[in-house]
Amino acid sequence: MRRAIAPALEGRRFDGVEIFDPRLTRPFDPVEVAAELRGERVREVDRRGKYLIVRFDSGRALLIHLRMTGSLRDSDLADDVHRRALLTLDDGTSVAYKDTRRFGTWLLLEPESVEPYIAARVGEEPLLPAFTARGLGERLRDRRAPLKAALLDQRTLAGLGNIYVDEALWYAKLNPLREAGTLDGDELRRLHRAIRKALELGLARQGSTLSDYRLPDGSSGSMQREFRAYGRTGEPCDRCGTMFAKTRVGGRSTWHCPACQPG
DNA sequence: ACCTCGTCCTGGTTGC
DNA sequence: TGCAACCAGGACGAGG
Repeated sequence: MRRAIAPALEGRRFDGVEIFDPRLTRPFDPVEVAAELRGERVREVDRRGKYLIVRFDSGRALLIHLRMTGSLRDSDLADDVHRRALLTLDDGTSVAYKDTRRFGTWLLLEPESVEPYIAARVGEEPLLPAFTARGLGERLRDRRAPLKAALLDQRTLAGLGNIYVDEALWYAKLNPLREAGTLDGDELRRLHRAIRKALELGLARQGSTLSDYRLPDGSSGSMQREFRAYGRTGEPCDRCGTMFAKTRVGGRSTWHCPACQPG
């Protein structure tokens, strides 16, 4: 999403900002936030974990979290009942924000608040060179929660959600219920590789479109065609042919191969 | 401090 | 066919 929407936003000034859903900026008044955003010029569109960071020349930043069904579009999306906000840019183009379930959030932060806000919520970026198996082990050390729950915690690592955790655990041959703090060196190295593999493949396929996710031009991602574990109820494991088990871990639907990913 | 669970929403699917 | 129950990519706050 960041890669796809950045060209439409970078260098552009927000001439018009309309926020149609007051939930979007809660607890702040959408009219006031819109007024503050007007006139800001985008320096760059950045990302940390699942937060899009629209950085302005002023040093302020708009943090956009898409949650389950949010998407930024490179058109005005006129007549779409789920359009929650509309930006009009200084080159005459529009960027619309659509979000069926209205879980997504827009938060405008002053320059000094941006990094502290992110740092309190989002851990290390797993695709950066600094991410190591050893560092992963340190983040998981002493944690007694199920491995899957620890990986879904965004402070452990940035960006893993329900799909990519199940995918990564399948690649790593690790059970989602494994106590997070008990992995040995070999298991940590497998998990480290697996997390990168799952995320890199998801990026290459431009995400997973289960129903709502769309790229800015309205097209779908294709990662859902290459799921190895997520959602594969009643299907055999690609490695060993064993039927997948569906369980609930950390309150989320979870799929794993009982043979390849033993407890 | 850590962990689990309910909640915030809308709409599609499933089961009776 | 009709309708209620259940389910969905996430994160946060309350409570244990």
